[in-house]
Amino acid sequence: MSQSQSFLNFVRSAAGITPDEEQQILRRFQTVSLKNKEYFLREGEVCKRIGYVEQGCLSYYRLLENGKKAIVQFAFEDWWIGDLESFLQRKPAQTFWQALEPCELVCIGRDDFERMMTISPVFRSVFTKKTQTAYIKALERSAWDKADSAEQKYLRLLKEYPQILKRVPHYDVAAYLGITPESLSRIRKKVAKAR
Amino acid sequence: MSQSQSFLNFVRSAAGITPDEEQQILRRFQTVSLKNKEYFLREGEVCKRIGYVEQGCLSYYRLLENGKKAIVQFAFEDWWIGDLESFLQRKPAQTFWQALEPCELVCIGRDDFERMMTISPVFRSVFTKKTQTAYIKALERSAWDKADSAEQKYLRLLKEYPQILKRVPHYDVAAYLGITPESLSRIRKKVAKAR
DNA sequence: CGATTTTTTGAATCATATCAACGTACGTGG
DNA sequence: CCACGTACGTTGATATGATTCAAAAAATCG
Repeated sequence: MSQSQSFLNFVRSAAGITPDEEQQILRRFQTVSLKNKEYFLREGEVCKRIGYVEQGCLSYYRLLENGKKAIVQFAFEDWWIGDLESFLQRKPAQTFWQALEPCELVCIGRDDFERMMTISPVFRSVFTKKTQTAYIKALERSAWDKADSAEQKYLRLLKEYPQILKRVPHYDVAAYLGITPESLSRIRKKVAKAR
Repeated sequence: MSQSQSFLNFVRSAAGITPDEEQQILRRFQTVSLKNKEYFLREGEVCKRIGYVEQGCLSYYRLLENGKKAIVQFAFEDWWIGDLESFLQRKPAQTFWQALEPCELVCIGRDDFERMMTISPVFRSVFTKKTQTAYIKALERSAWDKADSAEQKYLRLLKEYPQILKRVPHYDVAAYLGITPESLSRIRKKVAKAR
């Protein structure tokens, strides 16, 4: 468990957790390593586990009918990854989760997950709350995506997640912003000049 | 309860619900009527209840810093409305829920809601699942919004929710698609001609 | 019916995409 | 550790699509 320090902190920070629940949880999670560019999940596979990011960075994306890649979000240290639809409903994913750096994850499989949801109120409550928060954030971003210009989206990204631009290839940042890499390059030039 | 037939069906359709739980639930929901253009929730208010749409249609939107209105979603019969962030965290909403037709809702307040989440596993499970599904759908839409052209977004709307175009003012449809009413009008003209 | 709101149209402008080419950085094998 | 080849990022010229502003037409409401 030496490589899982931050996961340990995460678990211990859960409100009202008992030592027994803590052990139950820790015992059911296993570390998984990914090389750069390796996939945690591919379209067509059933998502068999969800994971906590100890170290590294990943992208969550779809390949759409028009041939374009749309990056829905990135995940960094202390984020959770996995495709809920596929994981909970046991159906093939329509999405990819790909490592953008070498990654260290701590993962739990579906059976253990369902067991914990049943026996541990703390686990259930933490997971439910994570989902609620993620949903709320998704709706907020969706409003911004509809009404902001490309430059406003870039500036927001720069302000809220400056690390993304440092750790993620710019063509992926562009696929996240919904613009072309060329446009991103021009926007960056313009913004850099403006200061 | 004569005006709540579809809500009754909704409750009765919950898997494994007991007659007692059913009564507990029904007794805690009250009908609320809204006139056309009336607000169920305004920015700055705390969302004190969530509601099931018996009849009517509403929009869920934000007013952004750049002055634009971004419609996040519409709700029709058999949908749930409310601002989760505000409702669960008791903080002022950053959003509006506005009736686009005269509406009949069935609503539950926060105290009753929390009580039901505590005492009824069926209620908790239905609510949790609704949130998960809504989250999954939100992520899917977010990918489309990033990669589709305005025309593709319009065609998708036409295919998946044709009722929206019939029941919602086109300037609101435009605010949902993230384009101007003028652009929507031109796209409609083009698409109509193409068939 | 008249007043207001909503939708459409037109012309000019602006933002972003596209395609092609060039420069730069990077990691990989020799 | 260097050189090469591939990836990535930038730039330019042009095309496309969407916005803006103004005004007219159409629909809706009292």
